[in-house]
Formats: sequence, structure tokens, C-alpha cells
Amino acid sequence: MSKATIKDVARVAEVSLKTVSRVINNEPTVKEATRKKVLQAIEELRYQPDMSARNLRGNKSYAIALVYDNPNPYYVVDVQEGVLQACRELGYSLQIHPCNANDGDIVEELAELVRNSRLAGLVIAPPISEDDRVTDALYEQGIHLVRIISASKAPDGASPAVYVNDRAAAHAVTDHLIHKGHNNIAFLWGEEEHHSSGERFAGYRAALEEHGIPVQDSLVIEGSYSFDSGFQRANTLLSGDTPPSAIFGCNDEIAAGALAAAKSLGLRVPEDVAIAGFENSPFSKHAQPPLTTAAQSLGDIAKKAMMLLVSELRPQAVDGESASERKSEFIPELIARASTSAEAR
Amino acid sequence: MSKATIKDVARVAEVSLKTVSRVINNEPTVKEATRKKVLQAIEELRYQPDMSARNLRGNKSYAIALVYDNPNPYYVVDVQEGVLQACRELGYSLQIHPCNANDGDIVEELAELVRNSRLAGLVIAPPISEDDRVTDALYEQGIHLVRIISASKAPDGASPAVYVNDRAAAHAVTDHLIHKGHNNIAFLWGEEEHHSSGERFAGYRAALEEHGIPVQDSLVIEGSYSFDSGFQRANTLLSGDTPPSAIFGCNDEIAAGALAAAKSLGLRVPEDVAIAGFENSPFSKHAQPPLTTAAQSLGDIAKKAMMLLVSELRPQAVDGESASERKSEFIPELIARASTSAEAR
DNA sequence: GGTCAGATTGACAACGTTGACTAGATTGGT
DNA sequence: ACCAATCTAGTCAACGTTGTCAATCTGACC
Repeated sequence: MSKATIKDVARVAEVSLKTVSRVINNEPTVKEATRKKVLQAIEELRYQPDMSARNLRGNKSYAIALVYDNPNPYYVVDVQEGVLQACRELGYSLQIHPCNANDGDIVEELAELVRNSRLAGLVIAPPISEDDRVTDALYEQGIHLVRIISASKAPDGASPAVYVNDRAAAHAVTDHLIHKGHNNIAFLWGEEEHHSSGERFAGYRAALEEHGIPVQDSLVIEGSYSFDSGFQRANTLLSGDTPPSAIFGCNDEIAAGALAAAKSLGLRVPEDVAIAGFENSPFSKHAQPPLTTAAQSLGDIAKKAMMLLVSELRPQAVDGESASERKSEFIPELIARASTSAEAR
Repeated sequence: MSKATIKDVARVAEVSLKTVSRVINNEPTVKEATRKKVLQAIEELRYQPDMSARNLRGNKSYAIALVYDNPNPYYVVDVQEGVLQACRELGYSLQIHPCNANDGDIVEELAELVRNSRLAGLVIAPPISEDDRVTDALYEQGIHLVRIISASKAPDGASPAVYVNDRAAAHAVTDHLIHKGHNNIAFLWGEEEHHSSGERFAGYRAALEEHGIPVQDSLVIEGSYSFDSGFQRANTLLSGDTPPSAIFGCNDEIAAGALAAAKSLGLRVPEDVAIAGFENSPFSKHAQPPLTTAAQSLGDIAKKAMMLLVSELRPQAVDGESASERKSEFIPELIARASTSAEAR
């Protein structure tokens, strides 16, 4: 059985093609009775508009791309699923575009992608989204985009953005450790080009300073967002002269690495050393002991990002209240688990 | 600057629209001189055919979906990138379709997806691809698909498939351990519904039997493809009465978990216990010590899968030799690293 | 009752591409 | 030199949808 078209719907509802089109597109100039008839016909025939035809006809399009250059597959997969779900709800199709920001002209690459694939817009994930040179250049070319970034306040810039307040959340995580009695807390960075790393560090520092605890350079270590980087750094720290009583990893993979390092040194977690991560990755819950972390709902974040993008593209398609909103904040939430449950010794 | 269309190309090349179309589609009835003129015009204008129009016109389509229900983000991301690259080369667009095989009627879901999104075909990844009920039902509905599965010989069934010979590779990994002098080698399963687990176990068993080493049930443990599952099982094994001298994890995450468990028990790897994984995940190379594993080039596998699919869809579009091929084998390759470099004690 | 503004609906073309069909050019056989 | 067969290239319509513009309907008002 082949697919129902707008034509079939028009026949069943006894109206013209155009009227059906109007109903589909939520145009206001349709009488309520007519609208109802049409909607019923749509329901009955299980009609769904054909993306190809829609994209072809207008210069509007119902396709967007998700652009990312992220080393963390857990993050990537989560964002994909969130955006994909939002796309389904909003009637868009999704094209994924993994890329490498460092080779070639990424601006040109994305601009060409938008033209060639007739895209309505881009959802850009960190860290590319945090490079203003890239996003500004695209925006100036008239390319619609929304950024997902890490920031502690609404970013400047013309393009809409969802900003994740990692700083506030890292502050909360650090507070939590301080309240457990820790005052020599190590901080393990992720990649520097991810703003999230810097923001999380800022939250860590702010919390320490608030409690009058000095930030010790020897406890703040750079590295990357990976299990192994966490393992190695924690190993060095914990087997050194003045091991920290708590370790705050910039994400859960780092924290999991730190956890493994602690165990390999015969240390008990949380009794001998407390460990906290960030991002609430699936494995953080099942680690032994489960990891304290901060949860950001990537699904909600992605959905909001799509909403902001769509309200740029078709202001009438979204509800009035949110139509003019252009920046939206998310604050990850502290999830205290066993890996930090003991009082510092 | 707006996009070049077939019309522009025709004008520049001084031929008709249709002739350009013929050149694009590799139809044979074009004189060489004409073809050259057209190709040059295409080059000059940086013309790229418009997917929407193409899909709309014929009932053919140049869009495929990648269907997966895989718990491992590393695997998912790799397969995505491989298929995506093949799509670019072959002129297809890619739609990702993560799904949950267990809820709802997956056959109906996919059939509807194909109809609604006008898809030319599906690339199906494990474990869904390994459920014959699903793939047969789809194939009978006339839906073109290619499967990526784990098998030690070409599968029956009408649909084309790429089969990864995990059994042979696991055999090689086990052989490698045996040659190092190990004769009590533990095997840690992944999820049972992944054929890869069973195949890898079959390879493990075959290698042992070949060397006259009995398979000990107490060393073969079920679980899932995760770091934590590997950690826990290895922990139990290694702290038991008769710890194995080597552990073969069904994938690298399990092996990484086992590695962490060994370290946490104060065991040296590879001196006290050898550990091997599978899949050559990015972190296997950077683990301490680096993990012995088996490498499957997901990029090549995905590309081959797309080739098989396309040769179904448009036999004339691919070279003659490979046009009739419908099953293709890949054998992951043993990568010996430090985690198994010592002789068994 | 007639007129007009505004609300509601419809007819038609167009988006870029390809399938079906047709026309002109070339070749080979007589 | 002529006709048929074969190659090559062109014309036109159609895919499903929406923008433009015109037609019809409604009701308020004089």
C-alpha cells in the first residue's frame, strides 16, 4: 500500500489541495469546521507530509543538521537522540554531521552543507559551538543556527543558544564535597578547548574561595576527557606525598578512571578518597561505588535547542510566549551517590 | 550565491536538461564528447544534484537509514561515520534511526519509516540485524536492506549481508594466549542476544579444544558489554580460589573493566594476569598497559555494506565484478599489545 | 436591499529532477 | 543512393507541496 498524499486528504475531506496545505501549516485563515474535517481525513489516511516535496517547493526546508566534533561517544549519542526526538515532534528531518574542526575551513564546509542539502538550520554542539569566529561567520551568511554551549550567563551574539551552566553545577558539586569535610580537593580538567572544562573549574574555584579554602595548583591538573587520562592523573596524585582527600573529575570518564586508580592503589572509596564526576553518564550509576555526579538532561537541552531554532525559522509555528526567547539556561543537578558519602577523615 | 541547478549546467554545456541528467546518472547513451562537456560544466559550477527533487520524481530515492539498537556508543559512532562516508561517496543521504527492538512492533516501525521517509533501503546493525524474523519480514515486504552481522560463514537468507567472522578472530586471540603458555583462560561474555558474543565464545572454545585444553565452566561467565560488568566479573574471578592466568573479555570495555579489577587487587598485568579484549576501541590503545585486542575496521565494514545495498538498488551504478556479490566477509585482526606480553607463570 | 471589507477557499504555476516518448543523426547493407 | 536499424539528444509531463493571486462567501452597515 502506497503513501497517502495531500491529494487523497483533499478528496476525503472534500476541500481543495490548498486548504489541506493550510491546515497542515497551521495557517490561521481556515474555518474551524473545515479544519476539523481536514484533520479527521489526515487521521484517517495516516497522512504525513512528504519532506522531499516540501523542501523542493519553498525555499523553506524541513531538514536540519546536527554538527559536532566531540570526542565523547556517550555525549554524541545522547545529543543525537535528543535532537532526533525533537525533530520528530516538530516535523523535521535530521542529518548528522560529525566533523573535524581543525582540518580545512569549517565555516566553508558548513555553509556548503547548508546550501547543498537545503538545510533550514544547524544545531551545533560543543566545542565547535563555542568558537565565536565560526558561529558568527555562519550567522552573518544568513545561516540559521542554534548553539549548545557551556556558560554561566546568557552569551552575547546574535544567534540563539542554549547555555548549560556548568559553573553553577560544579559549584554545587564542590560545595557538597566541602560539606563532607574535604579541604584538599583535586580537580582534573578535560580538554581546554571545551568551555565546559573551564566553567567547571570556575565553579570549583568559586566554591573553594567562598569557604576560604585556597586553590592549590598542585591539585589542579590538565588532561583530557577520558578514562585513561583520569586514571593516570589520579594515580600520580594519590601515590604522591600529599594525596588529596577528594577528587573532582571534569566528567564521569575521568572520575571512573580516578576510581579505578584509587582501587588499584588499595584505597577505599569513599572512605579513603571521595570521587565525583560530571554528566551522569550511564556507567556512573553502576560503578562500584556509584559515582556522585551532576546530571544534565541532554534530551531536554537538545529539545530546547531545536525549539529555539524553529522559533527563528518559523515564528508562527511555536507558541507565542516562547517565540521571542532566544537564550535558554540549563543547570545540571547534583546527584550525590556513594562515591562521596563518607565524611573526610 | 544560490545553488546551481541542472538547468544552469545545461546552459553552460549547451545541451538539454535531459542530457545532463543522463550524464549524472551514468546512462550509457551519451557520446563521449558530450559527456565531457557536461562534466566540465558540472565541475565549473560545482553542481550537485538536489536530493529532494530526485527523491520526489522517481519512486527511486537516494536516502537510506541506519538502524541500530546497540548499547555501545563507541560502536554506534564508528558505524555511523563509516556509513556516512560511504553515503557521501555514493551520493546518498543518511538518516539515523536508533530504536528499541523490544518495545512495539519493530517490523512495522521500520516499514513505516521506509514509506514515510521515502527510503531506498536500510543498513541494519547488530543486534537487530541478527534477528531473522525481523529482516525476513522486511525483505518480504520488498524493503531493501543490508545486514551487518556476526557469523563464521555466509548466512542464508535472501538479503545481502556483511558478516564479521568474530569466531575466527576470537580463535586467533585465544591461540595467542595459549602460545603464551596460558591454559586457564577465563572468557567474559557480552549480551547473549548479540551473536558476536556467541561467535567469540565459539572461537575461544574451538581454540582451547584444538590444543586439548578443557573448557572450564567456572571460567566462562555471562554478563554485558560494559566496563562495570567486566570489572565485577573479573573481580570475582581473580579474588577466588583458582584465579585464571588470563582473561579474554568479549569486548574492550569488558577487558578495561577486568584490567581495572586486576589493578585494584594489586595484580600486575600482564605478569600476574593477561587480559585481552576485542574491537580495538580507542581507549584500548591508551590503557595501561595497552590492551591486546582484535581490530575490525568498522569504516570498511560499513562501506562494504553500503556497496552491497547499492548494488541491489541500482546494479548499473557499481562496477560489474562486484555487482552480483551479495555476502561479504570480514575477519578482525589480532592486535597483540602489552596486556598479554608476558609468558604465563 | 445593496455595498463593501474581511474572511475563507480555490486554481494554477513552480520548485529540480527523471521517465516515456519522439526526433534527428549516423551507420550498414543493399 | 536509399531504407532500416541504431545511436544520440531533445520535449514534455509528472512527482507532492506551497506561494500568488483571484474567486467566493459572510455579515455589518447605510
